[in-house]
Amino acid sequence: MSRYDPATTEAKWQTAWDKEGVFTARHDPAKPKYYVLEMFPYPSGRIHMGHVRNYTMGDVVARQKAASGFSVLHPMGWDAFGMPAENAAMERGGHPKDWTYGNIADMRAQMKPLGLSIDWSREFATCDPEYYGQQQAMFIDMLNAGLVYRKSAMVNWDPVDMTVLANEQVIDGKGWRSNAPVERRELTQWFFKITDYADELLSALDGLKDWPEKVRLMQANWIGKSRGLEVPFQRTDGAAPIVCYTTRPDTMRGASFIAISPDHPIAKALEADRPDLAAFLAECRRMDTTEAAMEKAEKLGIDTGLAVRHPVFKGQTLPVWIGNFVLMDYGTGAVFGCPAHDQRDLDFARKYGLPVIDAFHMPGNDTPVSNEALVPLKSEPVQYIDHFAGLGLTTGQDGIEKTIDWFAAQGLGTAQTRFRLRDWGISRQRYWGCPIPVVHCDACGVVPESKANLPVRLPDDVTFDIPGNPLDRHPTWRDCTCPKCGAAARRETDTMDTFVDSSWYYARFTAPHATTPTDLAEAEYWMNVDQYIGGVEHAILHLLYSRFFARAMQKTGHLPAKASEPFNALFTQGMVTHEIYQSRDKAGRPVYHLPEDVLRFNLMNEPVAFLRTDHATDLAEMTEDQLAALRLEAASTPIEIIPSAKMSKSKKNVVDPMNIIAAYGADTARWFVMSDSPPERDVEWTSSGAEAAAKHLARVWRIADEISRDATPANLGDTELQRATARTIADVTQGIEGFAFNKSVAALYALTNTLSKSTAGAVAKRAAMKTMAQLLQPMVPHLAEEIWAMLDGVGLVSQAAWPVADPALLVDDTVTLPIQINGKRRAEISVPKDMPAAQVEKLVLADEDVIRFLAGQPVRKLIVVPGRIVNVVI
RNA sequence: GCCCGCGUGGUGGAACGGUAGACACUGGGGACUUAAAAUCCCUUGCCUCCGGGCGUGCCGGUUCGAUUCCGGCCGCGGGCACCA
Repeated sequence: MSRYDPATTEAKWQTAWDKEGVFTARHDPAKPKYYVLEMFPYPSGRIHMGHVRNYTMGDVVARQKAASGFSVLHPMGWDAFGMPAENAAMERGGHPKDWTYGNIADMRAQMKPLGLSIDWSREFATCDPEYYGQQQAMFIDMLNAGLVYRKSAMVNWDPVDMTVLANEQVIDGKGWRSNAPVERRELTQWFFKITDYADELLSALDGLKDWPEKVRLMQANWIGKSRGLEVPFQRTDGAAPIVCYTTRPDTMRGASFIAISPDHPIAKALEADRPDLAAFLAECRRMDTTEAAMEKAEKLGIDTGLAVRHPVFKGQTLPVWIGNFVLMDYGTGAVFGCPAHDQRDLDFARKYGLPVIDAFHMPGNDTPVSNEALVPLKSEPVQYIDHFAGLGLTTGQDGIEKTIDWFAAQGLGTAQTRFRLRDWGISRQRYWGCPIPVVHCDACGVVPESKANLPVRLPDDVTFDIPGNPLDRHPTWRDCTCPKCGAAARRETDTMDTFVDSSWYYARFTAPHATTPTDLAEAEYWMNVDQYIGGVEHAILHLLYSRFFARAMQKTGHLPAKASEPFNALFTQGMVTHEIYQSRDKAGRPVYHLPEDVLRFNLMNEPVAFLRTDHATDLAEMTEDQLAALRLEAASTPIEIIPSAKMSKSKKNVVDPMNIIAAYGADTARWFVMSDSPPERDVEWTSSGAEAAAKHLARVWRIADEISRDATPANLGDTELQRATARTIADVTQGIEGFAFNKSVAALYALTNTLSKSTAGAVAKRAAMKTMAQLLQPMVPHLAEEIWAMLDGVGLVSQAAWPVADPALLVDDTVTLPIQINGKRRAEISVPKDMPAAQVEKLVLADEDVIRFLAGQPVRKLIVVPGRIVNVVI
């Protein structure tokens, strides 16, 4: 064999690994453990380059840790419930179950050729009854522990599809499928009490040192802790006071009205007697709640006719309005308006003729507020008017603190800490999800299903030809007996949000076949996940839910004390992007072209592209004139190249990993996605880069092949090669441990170049190449095994111990010192590593280049940084 | 609006405050070939009067020395947002 053949080689080594059970995770108390996890995929049916990058990163870490003496757990599973399966059933017929398990089989078959060091014996899908049954058991435990409750909540209701929609599924106020205007409807839903842990989920972020700062910040903002004041406003009619929440009590002097939410009980109470008000509330309910719509939506209000007394200035009354901008589920659903210091309140006041009262001025400028609200930074000092709440000249921050204390001391209000975080609503009116294991009994009310009856299985005989939840209209599935009294009862037909499924799968992997949700002994050994890797798009929801779930599982006895934070270290990787090839049709609309339909190359460093069908594809055969003509054509009717775009079917810029594996092998795909770009950043897939990666791997193989037949005795350059190898061990190790795989790759390129030029003897070269095989193993394991075997390595390189650099080889005896004159590099000298500074100075001043540059000028200062640099200041 | 992050050759990117551009892609030139493929070698920041000069978004500061630290701009990207 004179050429490296990935197809046969890769299959050969995968079989060898399987036979040896190399990647089976072993609970070995004598060894330290390491748990590597990549966010598990949704079984769409096809793997994409993003998967390849994600899993290769995890694989590099897993393989390097295994070689370094850890007992490694590196599992894989499927986040298998969710709407796409139902949509497929609706569009194409068939059953969501068949679609899903078919996709899983397809994707597994696509993943296996990648040669990932995964323990496939632990694989599961969240739609397996063995999995969701355990999830139901935990749900019941959490219900009993007070972590789950039912309440009525406003939801997005699609009247045509007859289902609740998530906010993301409401587009321009319409259902994404039905295109029907979405209604706001009040429904009774199941909730997880994540807010019980709001404070802890926030404060524990500080301990997550190995999480990206960005993600911790995003979570902190999402939880959104704020300190403020709750103030009751007494009603003039003597009814119960309206309680407002504010984070700016220092502006209370400027309060000129109260605004309550359309969903506020007071608003609802008035509805019956006030047709105009009822109409207004109906309008509010119809309102679109999407972000964009709210931005545009006008701030509307209606006067209730009620009035309250100002808590401090008792003689002063404030009108009570209903405002469409007041949210019922944040604070108390009622706010006071301070038009002088809030732009929205000012607009509202101007619109409805409400007074504008200043609470403070900027020091030295007491012009009253007119068209623009005065909203200085909280750190800026302001002059409070009339010593309201005892305030004078101070910052807003200080003013807020003092006012809270003042109100509390006067008994006019209570200090309150509020969170933006809401409880997690998990009810979904869908079929393809985990059934909520409760029954509704006329006598006993809502009763959890008996654990003996778990799993509550999804029925198979369902149809999707009618909108709505098939479980709801199933003739028999709903019928059951009450676990408490034995009477006939109805099963809950809502299923759980699929985010529940992915909130504990990491724990299930530690004991995937246990008959309880977890096995505490296994969890004690394997938890927590040491390295979690996935996309930054999950920075908030999935990761926050998982952090909550770990705590809830602890409370219900399903996880040991050590596992309150499930993921010790988190890495968020960037996307794999690809150019888009775009032209325009006669109407000027963009038309996209598949990479394989486009001939793309660089002419004098300028990228150009045209449709392959238009021309002969062989550039090399073209004359200069033809090339020039081509260039002209590209300039006049160009296919525009849009770089670094997210791969998407509609833009036709998706590169299928299967095509790459077929053409070059898995190692090439793995090598490419680890090269060049830092893992946290996006990497652009280029065909030239992929080809180059394949060429490089073939080159390494060729060099190894030559070395295997080399017989040169000990020779010049042996030591140098050893030094280079030691350097590479250090660099590659550092790269992997620091999640800078691109630097590890660069170091391996450098060693290849050194080795190919080396004049060293066969023994030294063989040793260097074997070390290289070990260092290549995490990234390109098949090639590494092949080289290892070629050079008579013992056993499998995947099971060989990670090489350690000899420290003596890492330090050079002589160093090249650059000499700067006034900070600019002018010369260099070569000196023994530990030459005393005084001696270096003498050499520097005697250097002919230095003398020439000094031109006789006196040296004012001479800085010698031993082993690094010399700077001469004149 | 609020909160983050990032700006380095034609491109992706390297660089404990110490030789800016490692490594790679692209491009240019050459060798070997009847020819091609494959492979190998040289070259590739800009300007240059070939001495050197200029260069890490822009302006300033700290330092013997700044891509790196500080301040202010400009540009790009991300997250959150009727949150009271």
